[in-house]
Amino acid sequence: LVSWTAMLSAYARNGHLYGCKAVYREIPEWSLVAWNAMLAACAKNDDLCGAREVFSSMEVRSLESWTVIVCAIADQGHLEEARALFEKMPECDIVSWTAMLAAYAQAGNTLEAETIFEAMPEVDLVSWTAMLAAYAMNGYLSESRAVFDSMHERNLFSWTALIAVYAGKGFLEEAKFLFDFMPERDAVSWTAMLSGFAQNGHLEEAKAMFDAMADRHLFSWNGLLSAYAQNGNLDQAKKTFDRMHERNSISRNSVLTAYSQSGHSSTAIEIFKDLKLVGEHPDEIAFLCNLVACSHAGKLRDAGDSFRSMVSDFGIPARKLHYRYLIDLLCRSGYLNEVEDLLATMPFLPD
RNA sequence: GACGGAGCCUUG
Repeated sequence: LVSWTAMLSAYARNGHLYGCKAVYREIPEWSLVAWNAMLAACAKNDDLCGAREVFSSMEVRSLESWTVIVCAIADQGHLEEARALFEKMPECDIVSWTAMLAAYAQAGNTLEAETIFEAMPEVDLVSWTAMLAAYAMNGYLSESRAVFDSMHERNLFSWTALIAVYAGKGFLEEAKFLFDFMPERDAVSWTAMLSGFAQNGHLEEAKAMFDAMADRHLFSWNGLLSAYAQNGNLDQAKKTFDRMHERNSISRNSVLTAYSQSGHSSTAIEIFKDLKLVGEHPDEIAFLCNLVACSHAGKLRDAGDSFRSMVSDFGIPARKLHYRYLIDLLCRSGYLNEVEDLLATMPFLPD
């Protein structure tokens, strides 16, 4: 039973939902922990429906089960529903409180994150770091620093979060100082520093970070790739992409972004087509790049087709930016009636 | 011995 459950978790960690499903069919005996693992597997793969099914079919639930489902619901953007469920939990602990705090932070509601943090009966290193990250991801530099300074202990997560917010705000020297000063570094902190340099246009130093890394993960390669992509170095971006041993949607989107934003529209459109040919599912960002490219190239028909295909074939809801690029193109092409229709039917307020 | 919360990489 324990090894079956461990297999389930292992598949979940690697994002292999089909592996989970296989175990699901063959597992001889179910336990609460096994159900929780299944639940976590769905959540990790953004399968909210599956998670809901598992959760409601469970006859016994633990704190873990509740926390996973609350996180899964919040992750899919249903913050209010997550909160409602959170309120209904038979009991809460430091983990579920922290999860809720992080959910609000993710949604940009720093105030509510603060409220939760202050209301928590007890906090630990993870909750402190979550609060630090809440400030960091919403651009509150001095508040991040204040949290960091008042922490009794710190770990890689807290150091890296602080470095990232300094670098993101353009305080590169501070960031580098912290990076050099932190007691230990891992692949994530190295990559954070790399992108810090990249965000501020320091390509050489970004590359130097990459070269100096002890171990390079997929996300480190992605960091280097996007460093080139963001700075318009298409050749190096392409070279890096080709040199990668493993790629994911972030790698592909980075290349796509590089071409579409630099005005190489036809190349971007080609890449997007290849994406679909190879069977890689384009996500909302890939579609956005394609829209940008079509818009730039004046390909009204293709832009419209792409927009519709995204929604109906791929089930990806159109976001504000998708509308914006399509509308921009329609305006420039003189289709003002179509623009009126779009504005009237889109699920956003026009801005 | 197996399950839940925090940092990094693509669009904003």
